Amino acid sequence: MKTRDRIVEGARLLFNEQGYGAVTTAALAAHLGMAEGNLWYHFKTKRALLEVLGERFAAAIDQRLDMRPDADPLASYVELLRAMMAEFRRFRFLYRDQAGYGEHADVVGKRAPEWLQRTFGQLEAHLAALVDAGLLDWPRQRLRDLAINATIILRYGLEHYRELGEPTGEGSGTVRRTLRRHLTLFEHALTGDAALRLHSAIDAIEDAALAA
Amino acid sequence: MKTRDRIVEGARLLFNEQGYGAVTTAALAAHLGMAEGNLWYHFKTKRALLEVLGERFAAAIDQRLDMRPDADPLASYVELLRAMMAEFRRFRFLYRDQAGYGEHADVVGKRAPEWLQRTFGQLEAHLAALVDAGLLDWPRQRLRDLAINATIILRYGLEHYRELGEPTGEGSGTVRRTLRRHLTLFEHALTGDAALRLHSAIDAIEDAALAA
DNA sequence: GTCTATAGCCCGATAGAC
DNA sequence: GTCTATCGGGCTATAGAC
Repeated sequence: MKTRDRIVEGARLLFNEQGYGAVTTAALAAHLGMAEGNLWYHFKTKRALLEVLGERFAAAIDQRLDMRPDADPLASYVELLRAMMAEFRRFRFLYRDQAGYGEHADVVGKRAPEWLQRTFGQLEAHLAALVDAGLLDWPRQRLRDLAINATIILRYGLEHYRELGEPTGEGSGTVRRTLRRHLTLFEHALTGDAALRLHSAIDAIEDAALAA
Repeated sequence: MKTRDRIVEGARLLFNEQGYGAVTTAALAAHLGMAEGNLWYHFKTKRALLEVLGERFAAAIDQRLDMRPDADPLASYVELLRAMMAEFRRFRFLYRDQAGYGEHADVVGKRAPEWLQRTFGQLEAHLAALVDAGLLDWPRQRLRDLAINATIILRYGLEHYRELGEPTGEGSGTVRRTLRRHLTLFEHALTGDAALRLHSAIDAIEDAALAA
């Protein structure tokens, strides 16, 4: 792997673990086994590094936002859930430390409102597909509130378990527990068969697919 | 007001606005119209200031956790909601910046798991009181998941609207919108009368009661 | 491309006059 | 109790040898 990519990936891991502000360039260089000056050959400022990560984040989100419900709306909904949770974990610090960038906020902050709104719309479309398929009984005009609540539950799932003092790394099961619990939002309105299929599909998500 | 209290209160406001890490002692002193050195007469370290705020936070939470459902479970539930949202707003930075204290994390971090667990229990008790009163139709063994989801929706309500780029200050209506939307979690299982009463009780919460 | 060395800055914290 | 002045340290960033 090119040095530049090693730096970006190493920074992402360290930022996710310790927070953007808490990771000094010295610590990052030490973690990568290179001199601090070398960092500045590849990225002139710490902010430039953050911006590259922000671009990769944007690319991942745009790709995820393209996921539409297909012929099997239940399977495609589960696939969307998997992609969202992987995205939350992969770019965790960008979600979590948004308030802490200080003046750097615009990297993510400017586009976040649009991303969130489109995420609501995406979840709403997938839930609407379940309604259309006769698997979910939910009034159309209340779907948006359901989608927003689901987004919040999923989006803050990892941080919730962190606050509870539980490990949130790979294999900790927190993602799967978040996904299971989010079903409580609308399980009562699912057909019995759909509820069963959703539960087992969520349980079948591979740990590897949720890795950081 | 005593200088010491002025410092604590001014720090709370600035931390809430800009984040703990982003507020320098120089900025705090300037905000309070006093010299930086005077700050250190009252609090020898920035951390000591944080710890005092942490104690006030703990006191507020303990008081809120004592609120139990009474003869009118619906009114006491709304009262609990009001207290929780006021608490979230008043000590917002302590909730929001938890990941960013660095080594200071234990001020809140150590007790947060217990507080959260007790909050789940408290919400569950209030919801159970609604079930007992025949106002809510919800299976007893699923109440905990409902309480957890509600806690997450309420707890992260302000941050959610901040990410959406909306103002979250007093009078912005974000708290009330969060409270209204959280009803979506269980509104379908409320009696029509209970749903109506909850909606109007939430709408009747005074802005002043939600102030920072 | 990678290293060493160091400049420059801002921060939390201290000392001591008043 | 409040001020002015200043220190030491850690951080980002730069310069220049290899």
